[in-house]
Formats: sequence, C-alpha cells, structure tokens
Amino acid sequence: MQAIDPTAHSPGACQAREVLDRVGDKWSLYVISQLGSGTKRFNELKREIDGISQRMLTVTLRGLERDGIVTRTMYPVMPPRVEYSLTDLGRTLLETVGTFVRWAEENLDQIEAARARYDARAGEIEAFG
Amino acid sequence: MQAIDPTAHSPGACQAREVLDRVGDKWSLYVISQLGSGTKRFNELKREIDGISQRMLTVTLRGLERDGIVTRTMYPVMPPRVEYSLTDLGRTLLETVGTFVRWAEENLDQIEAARARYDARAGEIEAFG
DNA sequence: TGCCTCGGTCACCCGGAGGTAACCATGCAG
DNA sequence: CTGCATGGTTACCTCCGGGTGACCGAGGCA
Repeated sequence: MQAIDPTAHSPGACQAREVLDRVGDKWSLYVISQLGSGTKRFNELKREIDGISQRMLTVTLRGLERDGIVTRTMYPVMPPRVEYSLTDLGRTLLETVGTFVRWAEENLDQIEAARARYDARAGEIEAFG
Repeated sequence: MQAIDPTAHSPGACQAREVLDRVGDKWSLYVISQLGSGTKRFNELKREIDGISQRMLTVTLRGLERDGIVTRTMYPVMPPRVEYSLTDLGRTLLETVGTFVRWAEENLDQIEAARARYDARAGEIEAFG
C-alpha cells in the first residue's frame, strides 16, 4: 500500500482508498479477523496468524490502534500482559469487510478461471503469434 | 500489496486477501470506479484518473483484464481505438466495493480523529514521559 | 518534411513495505 | 547460574510497486 496523493480525487473512490491504505496491507485483515472472535493477547495473535513476524504484528497493531480500530490494554504485571480487542469502529469495519469476504468466497473461482484463460491465451500467442 | 503465501490461512480472511491483492493496489479502485459509469477509451481513463501514468494505467488494466474484471476491445483502425468496460463480475465487484466506500465515507472522520488523538498523546509522552 | 495523436512497450531508478535477527527488562523454574 | 516466557524495540537488508522518460508505427495535417 502507498501514501495518498492529496491532489488526486476520484470522487467516490478516494475515501475508500484511504481506508484501503489502512486495511489493505499484508496483515491488518488477519488481525481484525482474529480479534473478531474476542480479546486476544499478543502472543496469542502471533501464534494464530500464520507467518507473521513479531515486528509486523507490533507494527500492524500500532497502526490499527492509532486509527481507533483496536484498543490496547496493558497490565503492569510480570511477565507483561497486553490484551488487544476491537473497538466499536473496528467491529463495524469487520462487518463491512464481511461483505467483501463473502464476495471473495463467491467469486474467487471465477477470477482464477479468467486468469487461467488469459494466461493460456497469452502463452498461445507467444508460441504461435 | 504483496504476493500471497499459500501456506498462510486464516480461514475467512485469506480469500479476501487474494481479492485485496487484486483491488488493493494504488490504481485499480479508481479504474473500476471510472468504468462504473460506462465504457471508456484508454486516454479517456488517463485524463480522468488524476496522476496516473501511462505505464501504470496499462499495467492496471492488464491485471484487471486478466482477472476477468474488465474487457478490452480493440478496433484495428488508425489511430488505434481501444475500449475498456466492466464485465458482469466487475460490476458485482463495484457494488461490493460500494458498501466499503460508504463505510469509508461514514467513518473516515472517526479514524482521523482517533489518529489525531493518538499522535497528540504520543507527542505528549515523548515530551514529558 | 516535420510534428501530433493513440495506445502502448522498454529500461532504468527510487522509496518504502516487510522480513530477519539481535537485544532489552523482569521474574520464575530448574 | 542458566534458560525460558512476555511483549516488545532496533538495525539492517531485500524486493518490488510504481514513477519517469524515451521510443514505436501508421495516419493526418500543415
């Protein structure tokens, strides 16, 4: 994802782009999705989200916290205990993302089919064109 | 955006991630949004999408065409005439993105407020903490 | 004879997203 | 004394998304 150019403005899309810049990175969606099932601790998230590094989980959570999508609660005990959960805003976002996820589930096969067709045709042209 | 790691699988989110990898790049949303209002020619899109380069418009359109979201129609005349439009799949995607756009419109101010609060608090801590 | 348009392709470069690994403080178990 | 767990931070490096600018080929126009 990429910074917004404030001079660019395609009427409807630009607001969505700003949200995409938040949620469209590599890990945010996984974190939001995991927190959808309730409050979680740092290492709990780390274990559940396959392949995420310590640093990226921190960075992602900080970003989501900054934007008011998750809350961070620290208990000053030893060893440290830190809990993350969705805010109300985060929960409405999760819902909205849900319609997106459903679209993905319903149409991913179509996309992959189209992709296969396109690649097949491209290979053909390369070979005989 | 980034390639998918096939070993990663957060049940619901992973399918959506694949769609995000398609639509979450810098320009796809603008292109889809512009094509929502009908068939357009290459330079027409280029003029309407503020700041896009010739190369990136080509790249974006090729990607969307590959995934079956837009169709490309070439008329072998001189000077060349090429028209782009949404497929049925593209139109359902546009609709889905619409709920996303509405969420963005309704909640962007909340995000920005949260961001401002967070930054203010961070500055405070840096100064006095 | 140039120069413009349309719809691209190609070579090159840069910045930033994201990965890896080391380090931190503290307390408890062995 | 050593090692492990928790929840990070930091330095460093790599990769690639995306931007810039040159070039193309055929026709029209002056």
